[in-house]
Amino acid sequence: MSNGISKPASQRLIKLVSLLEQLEEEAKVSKKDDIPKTVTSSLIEHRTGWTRDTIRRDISLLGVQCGSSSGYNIQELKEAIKSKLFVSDEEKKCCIVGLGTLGAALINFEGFVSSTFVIKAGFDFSMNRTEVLQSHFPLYPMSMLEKIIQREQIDYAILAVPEKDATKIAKRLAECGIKGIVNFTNALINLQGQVRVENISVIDALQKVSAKV
Amino acid sequence: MSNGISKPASQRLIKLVSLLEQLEEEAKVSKKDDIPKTVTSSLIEHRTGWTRDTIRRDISLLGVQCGSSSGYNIQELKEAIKSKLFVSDEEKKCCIVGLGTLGAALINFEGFVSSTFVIKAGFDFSMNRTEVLQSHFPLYPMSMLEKIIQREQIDYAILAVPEKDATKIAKRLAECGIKGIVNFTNALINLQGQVRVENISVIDALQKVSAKV
DNA sequence: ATAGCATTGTGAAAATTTTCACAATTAGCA
DNA sequence: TGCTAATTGTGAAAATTTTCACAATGCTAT
Repeated sequence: MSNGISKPASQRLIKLVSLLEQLEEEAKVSKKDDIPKTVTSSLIEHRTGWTRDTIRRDISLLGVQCGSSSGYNIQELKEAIKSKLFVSDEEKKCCIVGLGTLGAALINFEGFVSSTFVIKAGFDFSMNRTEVLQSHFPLYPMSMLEKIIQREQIDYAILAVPEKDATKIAKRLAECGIKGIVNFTNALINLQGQVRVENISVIDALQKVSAKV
Repeated sequence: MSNGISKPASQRLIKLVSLLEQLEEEAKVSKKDDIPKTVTSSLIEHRTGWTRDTIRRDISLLGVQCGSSSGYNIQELKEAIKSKLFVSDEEKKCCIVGLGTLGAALINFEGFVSSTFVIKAGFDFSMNRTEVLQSHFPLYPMSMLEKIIQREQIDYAILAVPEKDATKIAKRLAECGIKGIVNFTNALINLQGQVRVENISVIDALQKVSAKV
């Protein structure tokens, strides 16, 4: 890793940002006064299951001192992780590809609003589908995929097409300059390094939690 | 790991089953004759990005010889992985907890049909929601969570409640005997080992594909 | 039948990641 | 101000995971 942070460490740190935000939120909700400014590695261990040692090591990889005898300053820690790992604080343009049950649900997904990711377009094979669905961003037929992505300078795609079409569409996305794909289908997608892919399949996750250990 | 398979290996093998099924499907679709019976570690490397060496090592951890000079027999390999890692081939009972946009979309999610996971119940805080949604399994108010899970002997839960409720509901699920949770919220859930949790958050995945490396 | 080729399976080495253990630092307090 | 307790930050050790390298095996074609 060119920033000196290993992949496992990097994934934990990314998740840690969510946890820090969650902690701030919880504090705000429960008692307005006494908002904690710091968080210790032990607390993080308790909330995540990662060991204190691993957490301290991960944070030290950031190369900035942001802790003291009362723990890590939440704001500083969050900023340190963001500036080292997050590409920017500005809006990052995304599109939803495939508007079946899952893709259509993501149109109104509440989780995006508090994030820096903004959906700029949706695509589906069926014209009917793109016309009937309600959305605050435009929906297009799949044939316009390349044109719109390039015109709107969309960087990331959420792939929710039927499993059988997944590989083909993923290739088209790679070819028109998409930088990252979040793959909701159960199809395994690999674009030999051109594009980053995160496979998040419900079935796969269910297999993992139910697998023998 | 008590079956001698490390966690990374185990996760790859689970995903490999999907790939094998995908390969069979592709073969069936493209040309009826000439369905390949075998798969080589090189082909798997090409489709997944994992190295041949890692794949061969993973498979050898299964402790059964299922390859030869023309590669691995797909059927045997699939069976070997399933019998070593999958808890059973029988139906595994699940429920959807939280029927907002995302939870509701999962009601009709096509991906379940070809899997061994069967949704037996859905839950939501809003009575209105449980009454208005169409579903081929019963929907209940959140107050009946414990009762139904125990009565129907449901083992796995898909958590899709609003982020702020996620931790609390996850604890309730743990207390009533759920074995595994697939967490769709961006909240980080940890139940110190009582229950297996897979966190699959869209935002998190977008952060990962967009993160600096 | 046999030569030749492709592929597996696996010890051993290398690389990576986690854990240990403790000095250094800092906050809180009498 | 100086003592105490808590916590970080990090070399070094341990554990885990991946890669290397090659003998063994079994298919295919002649």
